[in-house]
Amino acid sequence: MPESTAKKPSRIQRRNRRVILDAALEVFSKHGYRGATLDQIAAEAGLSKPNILYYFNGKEDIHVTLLSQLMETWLDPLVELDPEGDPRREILDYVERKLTMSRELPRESRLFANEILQGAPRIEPELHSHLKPLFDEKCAVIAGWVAAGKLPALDPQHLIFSIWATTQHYADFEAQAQILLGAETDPRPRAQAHLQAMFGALLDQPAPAPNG
Amino acid sequence: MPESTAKKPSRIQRRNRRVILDAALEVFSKHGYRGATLDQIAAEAGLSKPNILYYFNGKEDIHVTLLSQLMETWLDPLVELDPEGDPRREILDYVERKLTMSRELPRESRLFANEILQGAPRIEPELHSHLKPLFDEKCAVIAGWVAAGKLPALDPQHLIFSIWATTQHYADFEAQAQILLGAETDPRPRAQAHLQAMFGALLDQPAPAPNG
DNA sequence: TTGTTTTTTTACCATTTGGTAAATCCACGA
DNA sequence: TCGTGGATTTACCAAATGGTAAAAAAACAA
Repeated sequence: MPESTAKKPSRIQRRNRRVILDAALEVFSKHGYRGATLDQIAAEAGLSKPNILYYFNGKEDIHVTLLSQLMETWLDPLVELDPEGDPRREILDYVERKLTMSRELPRESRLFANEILQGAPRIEPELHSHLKPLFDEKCAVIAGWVAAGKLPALDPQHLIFSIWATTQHYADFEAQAQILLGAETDPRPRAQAHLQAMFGALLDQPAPAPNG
Repeated sequence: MPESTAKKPSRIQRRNRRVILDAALEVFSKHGYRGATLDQIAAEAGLSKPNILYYFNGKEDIHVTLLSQLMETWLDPLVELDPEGDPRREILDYVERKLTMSRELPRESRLFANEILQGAPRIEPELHSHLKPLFDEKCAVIAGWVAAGKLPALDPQHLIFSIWATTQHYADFEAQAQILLGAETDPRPRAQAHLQAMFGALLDQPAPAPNG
């Protein structure tokens, strides 16, 4: 069996672990951790349940592996926020990247939302070790821009929260949006325009006495 | 047994149904529908499991009852948005009411979020019959303000989505916010300032050629 | 008090579900 | 071709869970 101390995973191992994780993403994001069953994941993956458990130590192992692997992708748009770039451009581009991500990775968004909603019992360590440092770093960058008079006075922490909330909303609350807007077309093009206008307006406010 | 055709629920019935629904809110909002068990709800309510099932037809009945009863409270802040009031004041007050609600009713917020995340399987009818008409009505009100030149050009639907997303975020993603900001103090006072600034800036943009 | 109705408990049950043991299958290198 | 170790299946199991039947207990009306 593929031990934790294994050297080289075989081709079959790599393929099946990928297949299982993809199936698990589908099922976990749709039903949540408790709502998902190993049988569902097995069916989705086209493997038997004991075969799933040959590749992972259990349901929780699959879930944690998924969340951990996801973390990097998830933080990527924020990592790209460049302290050297134009503040307004950097933030508005970040909004756009996050919105794009909510369109292209809605399952991932819902998986995270589910986990956080439950109090982040399984991903909390990752949040402390990965998310928090990055968050603090980028908040400092934005605070620096404000201090330098390149942005109006604003709250970096809550600005980022607002960006997360508004962009992820279109993935996490998709069911509601479909009822309210109709299911035919993707609301994100108009969302993009709205969010650019909204955050643009916030960033355009008259700056309060630059520095001195 | 308390039939659906019952005339007058006794004092005991009213009390116990209330106790059960409150316990269910606690448990469902914490663990989601599938993650919650009747035993947990019974323990939280201080009743036995069969006794719970004496007052409700089953787990799903409790859940649906909770969501239905909640809907009214949930929509209240939007109902109060007054077409006759000052547009800017009305919208900013709505933001404040929603943020207050996320502080005072976080369990309700998470219960809803959970349900929507799963695709709204049990509350969908209510969304069509209650939420959608109200949403359309208030969107029309805001669109009217825009058409009358009382507000700059903006997208009413996505404006409301942004308000929902940013305010409910503080209840739904509380676990994340506590890790990033510290768990000691309520982030909502600063959130309030930020959101008022953000939506205020959006509503203050130069209006595009009022009407003619 | 007594008879009746409502409420609660005790003792179950069937199904689901995460997980395991062991046998079997199969890919692949010698 | 054959042997060996990795991969898969078959046949299970114990615990959890939603739910029920029926007896016991409480409440209440006469």
